[in-house]
Amino acid sequence: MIDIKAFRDDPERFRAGARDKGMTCEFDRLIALDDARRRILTELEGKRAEQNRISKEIGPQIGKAKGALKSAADADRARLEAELRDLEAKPLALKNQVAVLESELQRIEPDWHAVLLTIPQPPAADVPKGKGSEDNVEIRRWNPAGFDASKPFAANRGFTPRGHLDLVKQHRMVDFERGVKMAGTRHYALTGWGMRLHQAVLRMAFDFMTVENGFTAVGVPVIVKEECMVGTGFFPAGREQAYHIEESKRGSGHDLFLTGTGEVGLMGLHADEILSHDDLPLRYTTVSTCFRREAGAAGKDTAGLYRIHQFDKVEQVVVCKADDAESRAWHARMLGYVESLLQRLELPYRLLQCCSGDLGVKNEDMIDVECWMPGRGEAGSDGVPTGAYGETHSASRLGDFQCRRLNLRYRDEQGRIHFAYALNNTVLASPRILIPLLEIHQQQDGSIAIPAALRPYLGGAERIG
RNA sequence: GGACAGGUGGCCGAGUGGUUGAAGGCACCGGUUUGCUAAACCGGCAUACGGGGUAUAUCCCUGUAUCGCGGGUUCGAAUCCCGCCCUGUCCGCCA
Repeated sequence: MIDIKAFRDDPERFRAGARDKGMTCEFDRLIALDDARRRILTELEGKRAEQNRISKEIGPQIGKAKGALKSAADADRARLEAELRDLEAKPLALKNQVAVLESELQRIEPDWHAVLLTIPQPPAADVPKGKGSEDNVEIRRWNPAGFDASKPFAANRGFTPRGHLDLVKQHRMVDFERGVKMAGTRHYALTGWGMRLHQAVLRMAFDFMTVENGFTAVGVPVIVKEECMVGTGFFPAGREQAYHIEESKRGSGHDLFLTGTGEVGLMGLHADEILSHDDLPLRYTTVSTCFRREAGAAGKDTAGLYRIHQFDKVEQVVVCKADDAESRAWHARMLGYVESLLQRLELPYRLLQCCSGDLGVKNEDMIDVECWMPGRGEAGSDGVPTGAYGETHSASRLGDFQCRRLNLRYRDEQGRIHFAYALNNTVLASPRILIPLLEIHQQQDGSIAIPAALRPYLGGAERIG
């Protein structure tokens, strides 16, 4: 959520931000609602102040008058009743005025808040402007020894690569048919080496973050209340992407939603809290199952493990002080973790600076990591895919946007309260990461070489098949 | 799922219609005293939003709201009524 005061001071900054992100917002409506809200609030509070003052002054008199009335002789009743009416006239009139203003406010405030939630965080000043992913800017590439992703796979390894669908079938690692039978399209079952590899890479990533990098291991709910989805910034914009559990329809409790990332649980942990400055930075990592409806992705990546409704992900989240330099430093470190992990898995990758048009509502800066997937991309003249980079990680800087929504604050050394800055980044998502892992490490005979760093998590096995 | 009990500030806890944004205690911060520490004493100590001011300072003044959440009664609600949520205990069921 943006700061409404910052918006009042400089609405153009937010208009430009939304333009750069390619989003249209009801800015004029927000201004009108905000003006109306403040006008009513000022008036209402004035009336209430008067109400409070009068109530203190004549409240006790009313009490006394009522008492007198009770024990009064019939002869005095009419006079006492009139006195009481006089006393009550003013507060009664005020009460009615307050009620009118309150109902006006109640009409406006939900809209005001709803529109406010839709205003995106403006991109950071140094984020390149662009329309969409085609305008993202490559930052750097990395290749494992003996492999150059700029050349075809065959030129590197001396044989034609097979896609992960093929490899997975040969080694009976994934059962798509039965997955679909049970849960429908974009579902799957991991079997044998598939499940072992899946667990191995997740565990390796999790250990890497906790043991080597000092992140706090956390387990979080993956079914959460709506306010958790709104707080983390996934709602209202991403409502269609989340599975919705309509508990309220059963007449009990409230609706729940399946989270699409562990970020929701990790960030939700400290919602509505005021932390101490020495609690920061929070460095949390979790491994959680992620659920995505993939609404609007019909026809995209329908085959294989790339785009699926359920997967597991090791996620990293940092909550730091409201300091741009510190946030940027963490962003770099969090990307560094991913790079060393991918290097240990010996997977070619590249980093992309996402342009303004590719940013979501909540981030001011985002860097994607893409792994080279030999089986991806257009088929060449020989019918073999040329290979392509595919997104496996996404590292976001959120500024205070997310913590403002979550109401997650901290007290600084001087005792002043600020909304914290938040960052998040994938550590490793599987089974998507198995695509490059299998495709890059496939051997001519169809076996899969296991990178040395992963072997301890697979009972020391060096290859599959 | 059923039956009771309960939800007050960072924590404990008082408070059943008005002067209680909320006693008291603990914790915390500042000060005095003091070889040091401790103790004692004095003072401070919620958050949000609105309005105003100025040396425009994340500084001052002022108002409003908030005692789980929402609604109601009342001139006036932490206090009374209704609904919901949550917690505890017991019973039932169960990975």
